[in-house]
Amino acid sequence: MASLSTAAQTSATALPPTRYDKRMSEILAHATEVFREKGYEGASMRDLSRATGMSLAGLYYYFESKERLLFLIQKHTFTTIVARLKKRLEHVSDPEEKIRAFILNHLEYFLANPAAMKVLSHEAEVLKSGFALELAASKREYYRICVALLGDLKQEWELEFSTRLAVLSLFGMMNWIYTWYNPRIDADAAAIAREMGDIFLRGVANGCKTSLKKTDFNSRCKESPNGNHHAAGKR
Amino acid sequence: MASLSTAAQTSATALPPTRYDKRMSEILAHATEVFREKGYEGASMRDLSRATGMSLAGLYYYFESKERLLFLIQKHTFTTIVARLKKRLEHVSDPEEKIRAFILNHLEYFLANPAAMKVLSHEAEVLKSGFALELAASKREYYRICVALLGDLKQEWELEFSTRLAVLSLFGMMNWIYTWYNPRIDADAAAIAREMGDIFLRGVANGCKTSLKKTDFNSRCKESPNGNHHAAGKR
DNA sequence: ACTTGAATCGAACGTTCGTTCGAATTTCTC
DNA sequence: GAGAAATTCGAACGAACGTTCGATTCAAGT
Repeated sequence: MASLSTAAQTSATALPPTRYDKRMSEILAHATEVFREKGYEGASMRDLSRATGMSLAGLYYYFESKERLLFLIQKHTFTTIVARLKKRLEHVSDPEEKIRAFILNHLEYFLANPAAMKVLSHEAEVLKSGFALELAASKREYYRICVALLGDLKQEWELEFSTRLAVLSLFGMMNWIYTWYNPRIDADAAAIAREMGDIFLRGVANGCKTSLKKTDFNSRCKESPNGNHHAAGKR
Repeated sequence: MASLSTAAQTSATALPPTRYDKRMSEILAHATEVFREKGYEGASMRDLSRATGMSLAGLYYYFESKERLLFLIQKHTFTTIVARLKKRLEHVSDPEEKIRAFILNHLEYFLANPAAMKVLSHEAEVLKSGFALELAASKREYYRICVALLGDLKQEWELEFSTRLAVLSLFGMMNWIYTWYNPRIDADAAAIAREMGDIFLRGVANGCKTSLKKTDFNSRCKESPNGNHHAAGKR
């Protein structure tokens, strides 16, 4: 039978990984890559068998179904990114920096694990009720954290906007990256996080109430012609 | 055989729609809905047969393959949204208003045709080389239009930022909407377009070079406490 | 009414799908 | 190195897949 420690074990119960655990992780990694390439429905168990070098029947020693395999991938990915985020936020107190940390955490993990994050983003609807419910909890927690961070910013900066729309717009900006990111063209996670952070934070900060009236904006900006827009946002 | 006018006929060759054309459109509409619900790979020809009320073999009188069916849906959707955009942009000259028109056009069509837009966004990678190439051209044209609009804004407002990242962030904000929009909770297309436009345009406008340094920003904003942030962006 | 081509259908094709099972093999324990 | 437990496998299951084909029904012109 399987060992007591599951593959998606939290760092709290850090038993030494058993042989079973290691093999499990290998299979999960290969499956993640296959799901990224062909999609969950488009990938067959025979594709996974080929990618892992394990027989078709052998896979079922680790997973009772293809659906549970997808669930484990998504659950593990979500758990990891939330855990990293919480650890990261401990060392930050400023609301703006917290949101920047959120964005950086998301994009760093996204670009370091593009396959897992694409599977998480793109196959978000395929799991059936049982699996879907458990995953929805993780998703909700992650969403709530971002809402709370933005709420703090709203209060500190005395802003007014729809938190829901702002958070979902931010997720859209970040998650859409799997459709276009090219490591040979695009900057690294830190740079993209900075630029997206600039766009989002400036966008959400409705400070100067005339800032979007074109004429006012233009005349105001003529007085202080813009320099390197990176200088201000540098951490 | 099929009539001369194809189902995805452009408005230029506006022949009266034949019986064949009308039936074709019906099938396309039903298929779009099924693809939205179950995904392209997850939907079977038997699902489409059930949804359209037509026999399995009957469908193949209109489409030579399931893949071509998806292609026709995506091609028609893209063609329509680009055509609407071009017509809309004719009546606008101001760069900011042009981008707002772009966003409004995209979101209006998105929320009026959520199934088609989800299929366009979510099944963007499944078509094979032949179909994929033709669709990539439409995609590229749409992307280029947005790049050009943003280029104009950059020039008029004397801004500096990565156009590629800004455009792709905007697409992310807009296209992600299919994962969360709920007509019972969320505002209509015009309101969301306004809010997203505010976020994006303010975000991209790096006018006041100190705008994101928290201390400076805060002190600057204390002088003119923010009012209704919608007032400025009203069309 | 009869002909003709367009439109639709039932039934089946061969293939691939996810999953199972008992046997074989490997690994671990003593 | 023998025995037990953990792991892997070949072979097959029934179901569902996309697609085809010959026959049938429908709509329109004469």
